[in-house]
Amino acid sequence: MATARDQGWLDAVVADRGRLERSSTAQRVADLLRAQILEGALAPGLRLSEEALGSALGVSRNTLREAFRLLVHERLLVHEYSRGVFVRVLTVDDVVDLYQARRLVECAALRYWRSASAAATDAVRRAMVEAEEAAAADRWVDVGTANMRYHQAIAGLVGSARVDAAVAGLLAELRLAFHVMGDPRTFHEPYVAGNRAILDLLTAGRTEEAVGRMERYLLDAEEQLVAAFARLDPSR
Amino acid sequence: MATARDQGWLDAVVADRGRLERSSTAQRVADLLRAQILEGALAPGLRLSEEALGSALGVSRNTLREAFRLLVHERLLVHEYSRGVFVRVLTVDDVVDLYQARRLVECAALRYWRSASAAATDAVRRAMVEAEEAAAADRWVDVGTANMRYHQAIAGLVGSARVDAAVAGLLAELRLAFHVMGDPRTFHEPYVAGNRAILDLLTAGRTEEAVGRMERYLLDAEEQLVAAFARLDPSR
DNA sequence: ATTGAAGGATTGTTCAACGATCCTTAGGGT
DNA sequence: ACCCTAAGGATCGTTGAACAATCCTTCAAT
Repeated sequence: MATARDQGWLDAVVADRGRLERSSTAQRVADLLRAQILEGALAPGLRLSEEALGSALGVSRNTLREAFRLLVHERLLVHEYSRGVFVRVLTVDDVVDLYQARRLVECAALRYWRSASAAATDAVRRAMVEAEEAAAADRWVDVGTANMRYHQAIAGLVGSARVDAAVAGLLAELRLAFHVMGDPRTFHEPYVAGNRAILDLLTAGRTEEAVGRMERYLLDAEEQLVAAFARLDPSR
Repeated sequence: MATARDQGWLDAVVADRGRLERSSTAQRVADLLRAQILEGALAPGLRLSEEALGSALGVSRNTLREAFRLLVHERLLVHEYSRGVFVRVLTVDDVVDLYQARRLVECAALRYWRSASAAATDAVRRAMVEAEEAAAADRWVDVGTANMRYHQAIAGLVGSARVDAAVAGLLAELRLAFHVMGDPRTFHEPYVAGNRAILDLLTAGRTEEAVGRMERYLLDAEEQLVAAFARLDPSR
């Protein structure tokens, strides 16, 4: 028979409800394309033909267009009326704008450190450790993803799902730009130490210093990317 | 013949290029529905039948579904698999999350006052004046929209298109909640003076005080909304 | 009151079609 | 050689229809 302890079973089931939600065909197609784009398999500027992709993936044009909408909204694709969709080509202006937004959000997020939950602060620490371990093992691609997770965790300090989603979008978009950097090591290595420096300042209660460090951190990264863009193609 | 003064005509034309871009049928349908939702003509929770709406608007189901997708991404509609789309019903948690995000962005944006362009700071002042004039004329709905523009202009200080877009989304979503407030005057009136107070502090160079004022401003508004929600329906 | 099954209504997905738009190419004029 | 124009092909935008899958309602049975 029912007892007070039994009350919890429902919550336990509901906790994983996210997995239950059916994913539509369009959603799966979008997931596939997103992965391809983010790992650079689809070169920026490439036009994605509806008919070609539709028949290649075995989905109808309508469904494919639905997947396109998802990715256009994530800014990974751009849609030009009557011309089709293209893999996004980031310009220098985009990089500047993205870092402007990142500085705003991430620097402000640091000020939430003290009021953040233990889970949120732990996530920051874990991502940092992960990056350090990957660096020690020369796995520089993993360093890059751990770095992403670090910054995502910083945003998580705020405790707002919408802020999390916005930052996830910014970081995803930036991955389009990371492809122009040749060696992942030279790009990611300098920031592993920065991650720890910021975290140390935070735990020491020197929040404003951490903010300053984060700002310089992001300014450096921006400059590095802008320089790479200028070297690659001065026109854009 | 051409003179130096004529050089500007091209820029003037290009400035309005936004209007030139053809809009798809789905885009126009989405614009129409968005306006209806934001002004409260479509009540939250209402289900939008594909067939009924499609024939009413004279567009096919496929096109209508594309319009739905746009609005789902803007969080004005929610989509439930095999059940259809519904006008978003905000919960108290949504309101809390939205204000958490607003505090992060808008408070941080104030610190960009000194480095902002003249156009950006002017926009803030103009929106404030507009709200004051509307209040003086007892046009409280206009006060509300001017208030929106004020906060949008605050975000504009950052000078990032992505930040602008994010804040526009937050404010649009919030308008879903504003409808639960009965009298627009009691909700908007207190903030007209707050707008000026913040601007005065900014122009006086007392940035951190302005940030504190903005934070209290937003906390007050959140509390007011949360109270209204609790009064309306304690369950959500 | 809860469960189960039948039926109708709505959505999910695909397909085919046609007009509209874009890009390319060829041709004519200067 | 260069520019403008026109024709053609390719692709997109939108529609309508069709069928399967899913949901909601109703009603009977336990």
